[in-house]
Amino acid sequence: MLVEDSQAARALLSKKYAHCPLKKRPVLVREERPATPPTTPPHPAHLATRLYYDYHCDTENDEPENLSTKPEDLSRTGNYPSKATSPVATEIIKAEPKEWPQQLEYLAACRARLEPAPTELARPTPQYAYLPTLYPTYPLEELYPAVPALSPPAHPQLYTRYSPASPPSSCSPPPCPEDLRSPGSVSSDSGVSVSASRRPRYQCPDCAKSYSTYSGLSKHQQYHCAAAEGSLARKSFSCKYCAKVYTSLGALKMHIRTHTLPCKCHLCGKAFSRPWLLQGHIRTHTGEKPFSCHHCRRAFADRSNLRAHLQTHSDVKKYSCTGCGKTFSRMSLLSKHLEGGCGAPGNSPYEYRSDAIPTTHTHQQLPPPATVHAY
DNA sequence: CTGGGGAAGGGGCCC
DNA sequence: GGGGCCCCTTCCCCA
Repeated sequence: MLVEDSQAARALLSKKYAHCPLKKRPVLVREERPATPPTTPPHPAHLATRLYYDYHCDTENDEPENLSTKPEDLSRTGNYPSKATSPVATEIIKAEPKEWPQQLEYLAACRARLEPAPTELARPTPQYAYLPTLYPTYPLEELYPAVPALSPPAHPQLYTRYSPASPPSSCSPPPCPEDLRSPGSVSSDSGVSVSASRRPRYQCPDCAKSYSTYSGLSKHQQYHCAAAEGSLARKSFSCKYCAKVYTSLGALKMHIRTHTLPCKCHLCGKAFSRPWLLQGHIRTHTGEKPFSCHHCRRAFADRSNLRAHLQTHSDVKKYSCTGCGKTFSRMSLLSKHLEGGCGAPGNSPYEYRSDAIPTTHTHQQLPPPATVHAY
């Protein structure tokens, strides 16, 4: 359960985050402090390793602890992780008095015991150069089946305008080595895997939307189908924290996680609704960056961020202004461009350039409806 | 001001 | 049904 800490904090949030969507606002919860904070902060490598193996979703205690977006300055707050549940973490903590070089060696030994030898070590980024690079990175050939040239597209004239009324099936670019999807997840234009597209489809009787799996249909009916939600025949489950209503208990349980945030980071206390969100967050502490750009060798912790970065290597960006023809790597940049007053006429609906270096080939990745969002 | 990186949230799909 | 993973999107921050 969320526990709002103080009126002052609420006032701060309402002021500083008033413009911010709900999902981006920090959640105010009661802070847990260890009884006796350590006199010296643990070495970052310690914390990284401890977290890497010791994080878990706290299903026993729903209350998240903290809520800052940035890693907390532990030396200031003294709010260090108070428990270490894995043997390795315990050993590491015991090893604290060692000299740092010895500790790093010790960390390496611990990790080597726990995980198979990585095929390739990720390159540490400068700010985390002190961390042992013991995590495996994704083989380049897996991310980039064939190293592409960055030459301009063969058919730059093949622009496709996206309109909400006609979903841009033609927008899907041809297969490209820049595709960052994992092997086996090849998708057709419809966003359904190629192999799956040959299988029978499962159609929602309420809204006629079809899915490749029964599981997909089931979840659609649980979470998203407005038609189903409108059905009086269905039992409804309402959230006790907000006004949302779901058609199944499972859906409600999933939703409630967004309130209870059971997955807590043991370093900074930030809480998340899903374990993989926590995993991604922990990378911000460990410096793990398994996704590297094969153009500049820059590494990223998040695949999507690498995908966005790849756009910067492209001469022809994905989003273009219909008025002046300037292209942008991100929709937000195009939006700013339009807001800034591109004088050219007809610049309201922007174009999606199918000739730009693609990121994925699914229609979901295409830009939103023609009306550009105003932030 | 612009462009880019970091971080995070939600939906869809597969196992 | 739940977990895990992937993808897309959005926002903040900084050079």
